[in-house]
Amino acid sequence: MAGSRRSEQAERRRNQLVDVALDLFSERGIDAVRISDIAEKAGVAQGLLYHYFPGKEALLSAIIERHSPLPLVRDALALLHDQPAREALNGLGIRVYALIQERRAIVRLALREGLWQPDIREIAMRARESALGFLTHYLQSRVAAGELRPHNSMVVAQTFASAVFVAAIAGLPFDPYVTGAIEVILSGVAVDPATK
Amino acid sequence: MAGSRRSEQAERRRNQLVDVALDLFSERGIDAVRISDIAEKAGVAQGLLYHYFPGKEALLSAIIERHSPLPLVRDALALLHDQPAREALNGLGIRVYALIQERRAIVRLALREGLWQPDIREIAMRARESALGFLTHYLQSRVAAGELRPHNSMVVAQTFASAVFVAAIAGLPFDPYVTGAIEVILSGVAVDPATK
Amino acid sequence: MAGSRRSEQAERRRNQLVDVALDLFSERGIDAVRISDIAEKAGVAQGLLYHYFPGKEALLSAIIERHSPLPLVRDALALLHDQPAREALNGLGIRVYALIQERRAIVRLALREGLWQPDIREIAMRARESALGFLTHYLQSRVAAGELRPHNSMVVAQTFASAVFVAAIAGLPFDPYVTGAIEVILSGVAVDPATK
Amino acid sequence: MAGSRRSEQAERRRNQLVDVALDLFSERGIDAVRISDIAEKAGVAQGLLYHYFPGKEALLSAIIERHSPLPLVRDALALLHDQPAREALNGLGIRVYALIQERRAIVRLALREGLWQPDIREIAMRARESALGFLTHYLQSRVAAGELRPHNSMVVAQTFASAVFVAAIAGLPFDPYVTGAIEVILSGVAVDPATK
DNA sequence: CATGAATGAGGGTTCATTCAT
DNA sequence: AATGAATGAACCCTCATTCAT
Repeated sequence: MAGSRRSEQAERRRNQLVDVALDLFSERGIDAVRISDIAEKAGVAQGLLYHYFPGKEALLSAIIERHSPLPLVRDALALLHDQPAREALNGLGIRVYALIQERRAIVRLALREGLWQPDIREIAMRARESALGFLTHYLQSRVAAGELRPHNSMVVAQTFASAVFVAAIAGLPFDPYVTGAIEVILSGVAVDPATK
Repeated sequence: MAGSRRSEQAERRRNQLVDVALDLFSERGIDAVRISDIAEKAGVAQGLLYHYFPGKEALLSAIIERHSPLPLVRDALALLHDQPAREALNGLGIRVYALIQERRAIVRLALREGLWQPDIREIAMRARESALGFLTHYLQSRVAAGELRPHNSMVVAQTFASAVFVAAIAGLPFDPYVTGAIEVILSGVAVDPATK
Repeated sequence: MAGSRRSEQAERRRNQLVDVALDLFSERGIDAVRISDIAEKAGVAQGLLYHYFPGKEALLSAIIERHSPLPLVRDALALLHDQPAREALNGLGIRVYALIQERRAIVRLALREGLWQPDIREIAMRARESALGFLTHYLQSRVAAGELRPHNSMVVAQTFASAVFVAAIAGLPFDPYVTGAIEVILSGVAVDPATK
Repeated sequence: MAGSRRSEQAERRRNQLVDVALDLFSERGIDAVRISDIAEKAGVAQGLLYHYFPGKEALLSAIIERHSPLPLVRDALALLHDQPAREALNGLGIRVYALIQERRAIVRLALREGLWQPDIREIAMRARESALGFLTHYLQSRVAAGELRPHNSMVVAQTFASAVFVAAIAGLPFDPYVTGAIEVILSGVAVDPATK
């Protein structure tokens, strides 16, 4: 496959540039990163970036395409079946928490730059709805199975998601913060069930 | 008191500039806002900003001084006494949720620009610890009062805080998202307390 | 009029920049002139140009507005009355020839950059038509007056205009080149009028 | 003759590149045409241009060498013998007019880029003198032959040339614009030869 | 207090040219 | 002969900041 050497190297270069850009963007914010910073960190001339991307903006699209964690979140949600709730929430929590940690850079970037831009916010809200929908559906199946009491599953799903996200983003350890949240969600803290 | 007229007007101008700057910074991000944008929106010439502030950075400090919600969060926490947990959490939730909504602009700004800068992150983490400390202490007093079961109060406090923050920031309605989270925290969703 | 000093100076600056730009554009061609060249020749910083004009392109519009010879050509044409043809053509020729010489710079610029761009060419062709229309009308009035033989006045007007333009642009002296052309147009060079 | 295959193809490629470059240069102006534009339109990679030409400038020389209409203008002038003036001027006019039309691209290019550069202008003026010299000489031969009245032949030649050039460049139809100009030159438009 | 002309460093982008394949 | 990745100098433009009025 000697013929593909050139294009392989080009592919590698492209990915390298995307990765370097993500690192810097997430560290300092897009505006604070100069094209020359990216080029320097990648060890190439500034001009080369424009061989691979029309401009700074296009780098962003490439970053999203390559590093978005959303598909993997969907995969994690698709694994929810009829396991008991504690196992399911734990497994989901671990996977999503780990995902956010691993893809810290793009998550940071998204919160920094995207979440406030109306169009991107729109996309994010739709992703949230879809994900919570999955989780809600699962919780209701556990009600039907007699494991959980009837409850507003959308709200519980949101509470769970908030706990996982904040913990992962703030760098709080999974145990006890997420495990504890799951525990609380399942059993509450009140002495008398009658508080309900 | 003709002498105070001048300083009164000056004070008003200063505040106006700070408010305008906060609005723009929070909407577009600090780097994307030009001094001339602020001046234009305030209806003054660019040069005038430099009579009131040494530069862009000083504007930020002035914004924080004038708009930081942290003192008010502390006030809300100081109100926690020995009311029943549901009342207390509800009252606290309402206050903090409302505070974040009202001060949307500076909160947005802080998440955008500050939270990722190590020094500001440091400050934020310390504020979190202090706030959670207060709440933890209150929860333990309710355990001592026999209202709540023994539990890891720091984790519960964090779970509660996550729910409030995410709801307020994402624009989810207080009811049912925060009220529901409180309910869940207090009573859980499992049918059999033995799930614990 | 002390109050207008500032704006007067601004006006002077603006005109200076336009004039300098015209000089350079016409000498070297628009693309070959760097903004810094204009600034340097005007003795100001590059940035100042953007205080007065949004960009290079806007400079062009300003140049045309300030230096277009077309209004003056119209004035010259409007002077044509019922003087004898030789006088009229001579007077018109002198005025237009002088105008092109004086405004050499913008004429050169127009030929260089504009004449080939379809939209500008359109404008030029319309200006030509209007001008030739005037001249044609005059020539026909001289036919009616019995001074000239019936002829295709549009063609004669074009022949006259070509002679004047080419002479002025190529830098050929008015006398004998334009005077001679007028002479030829009026009397021809054939020995026998029957050649016709 | 397998050996000439290579060089034949090379020759064809070279000519193709020159032709493509001329087209683009004349349409947009030299500075506005990128090497990559030429390569793209020719369907080859940018680098290939540097196998055939040292650089952009060399491309220009090649264009002139291949497309200059000057030799053909000389040929047309060389055809002037002792035909009657109307025939001669008509024939010459037709040939030169057609030549300019056919080679529109390089003529446009020359007017755009070259005519204002002192060295090229020099060359053009010398070409003009030589051409007008020929024509002047012919006209004087017609005076000697008794067909034309004594006159300043250089001026008449210039008037004729101006009419032909302007018509061809402006896209005015040969008939009546050039035919009419010849008519006028030969017979004039004044009623009374005494106007002379 | 207020203006806005003026500065100049620095960023994004373009593009002729080189060179390894 | 042909490719296209890679270079780097230069250019246009932005914008925080200064300062004369």
